[in-house]
Amino acid sequence: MIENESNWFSNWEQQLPKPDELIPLSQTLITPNLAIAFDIFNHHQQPPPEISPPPPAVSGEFDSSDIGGDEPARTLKRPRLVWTPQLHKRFVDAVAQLGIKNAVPKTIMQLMNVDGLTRENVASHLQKYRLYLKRMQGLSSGVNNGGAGFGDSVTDRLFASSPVPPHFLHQSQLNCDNVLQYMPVAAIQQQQQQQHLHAQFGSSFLSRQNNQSVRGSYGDDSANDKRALSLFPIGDD
DNA sequence: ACTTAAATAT
DNA sequence: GATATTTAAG
Repeated sequence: MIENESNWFSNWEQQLPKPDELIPLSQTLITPNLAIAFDIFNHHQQPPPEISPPPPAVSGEFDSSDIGGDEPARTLKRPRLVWTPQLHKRFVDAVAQLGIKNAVPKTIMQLMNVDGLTRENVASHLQKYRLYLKRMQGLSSGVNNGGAGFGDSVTDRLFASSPVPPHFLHQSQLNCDNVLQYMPVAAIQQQQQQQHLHAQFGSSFLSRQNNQSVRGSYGDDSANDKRALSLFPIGDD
């Protein structure tokens, strides 16, 4: 039913579960031992913001305490990125503002303004997201679909966690100003080559895992990978 | 720099 | 074994 599309769309954001209610995806992917080993706790006391809202605007220098004196951060392997619903929300938001046409990895990334997020991260996610939209279109156009209940996979759930703006589903409408009006995106700094050397990576959307002699109280540590610890969010382009 | 496809890790 | 994310190639 298309009762009040404009209504639900303007309110969906408020219906999102609160941070406390959300099960941090990244944490479920981390074994208890790893969590302990890296001081990652499930406590909902003061969860370090997964996303750093405004650009820290670091002055032209960085703390060696942050990076332990290792400069070649860009060469180090970066922890696997876990797309939490919140991150994805930011993603969808950015895409919505840019419009499908201009929604390319780089611009999306800039709009999202998430510390440590790389362009390839966004590109990858965008790829999956497009596939998702595709599948969704197929289902909604062919047999009438209640609008809900597309897929039930983990992926679909993540994507469903933030509603797809209606205009996403159109193939390529050159003039669809009837849905929503985009706010001019002015804040995109074009040549933002200022490296934000801010390593606040223990933040939870990055699941850093390595085998730093994680003593397992239990027989099982799935932490037996050969992986380099790296928490240096320096993005380059 | 964008997209698509393959590789790898979980 | 499937899938989520990364890495490589077009």
